[in-house]
Amino acid sequence: MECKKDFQTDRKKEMLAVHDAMDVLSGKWKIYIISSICHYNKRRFSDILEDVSGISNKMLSKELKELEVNKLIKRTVLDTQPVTVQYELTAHGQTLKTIVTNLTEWGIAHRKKIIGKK
Amino acid sequence: MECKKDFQTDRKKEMLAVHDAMDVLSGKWKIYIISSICHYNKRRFSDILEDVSGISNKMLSKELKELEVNKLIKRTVLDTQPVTVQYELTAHGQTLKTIVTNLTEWGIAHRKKIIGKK
DNA sequence: CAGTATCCCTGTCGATACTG
DNA sequence: CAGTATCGACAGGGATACTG
Repeated sequence: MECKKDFQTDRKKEMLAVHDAMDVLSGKWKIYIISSICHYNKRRFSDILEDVSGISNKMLSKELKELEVNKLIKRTVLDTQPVTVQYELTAHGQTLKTIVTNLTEWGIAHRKKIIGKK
Repeated sequence: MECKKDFQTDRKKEMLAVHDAMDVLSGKWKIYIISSICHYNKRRFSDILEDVSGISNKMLSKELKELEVNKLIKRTVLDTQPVTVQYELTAHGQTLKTIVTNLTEWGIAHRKKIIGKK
């Protein structure tokens, strides 16, 4: 990435785009929720609640809703008794995998750098 | 990225790493500050304050400090009257460019998907 | 200039209880 | 089961004033 040239145009667009991306991912539990659903392909509300240790039902509900609005996950109500709801990544949601991978790799390198080895 | 296999080991490490990365980047102004410094190579406090519209001196001071602790930027006090301070990206800070690029690209794609074209 | 200190308001989030 | 409703604590962050 070149950081110089066309400051006024390129940079402002870039800032907007980065902000959009961060908005989607920066919820306190978003990445953990995505990870849980991703791992199991399909996952139910109460199961995610257990996967993501520490999250409350209120937060899970809220963040799932946000992810759904952003078309990253698909919510399916199954006709069971009592009701069961399944969540899964959409095709668009799958594209997050790449950036999660990048974040992971950078995070590992960063940890080595800061905390020092291991 | 494969999301399945070695759930208990791989996934937990991954979550940790992603969390580390997000920690560094998720400050309200971090990316804007980095972008400003990156664009000019070296940049002074008051200049960044103007580049990043809306930020307060308190927040700028706080986030710069965090970036410095994480060894992403280098702070240099120049022996002028009155004092001048220059900030620049460290070699480690430069490695962020890749992930900022990824976030930017994903953000653009996401915006097209959600807001709909343009 | 480059910050610190203070005050205060707001949104966020946890705990808990309740509903279809 | 899969949420919603409500309350309250508390941290984030803005405005402003002050300091070396």
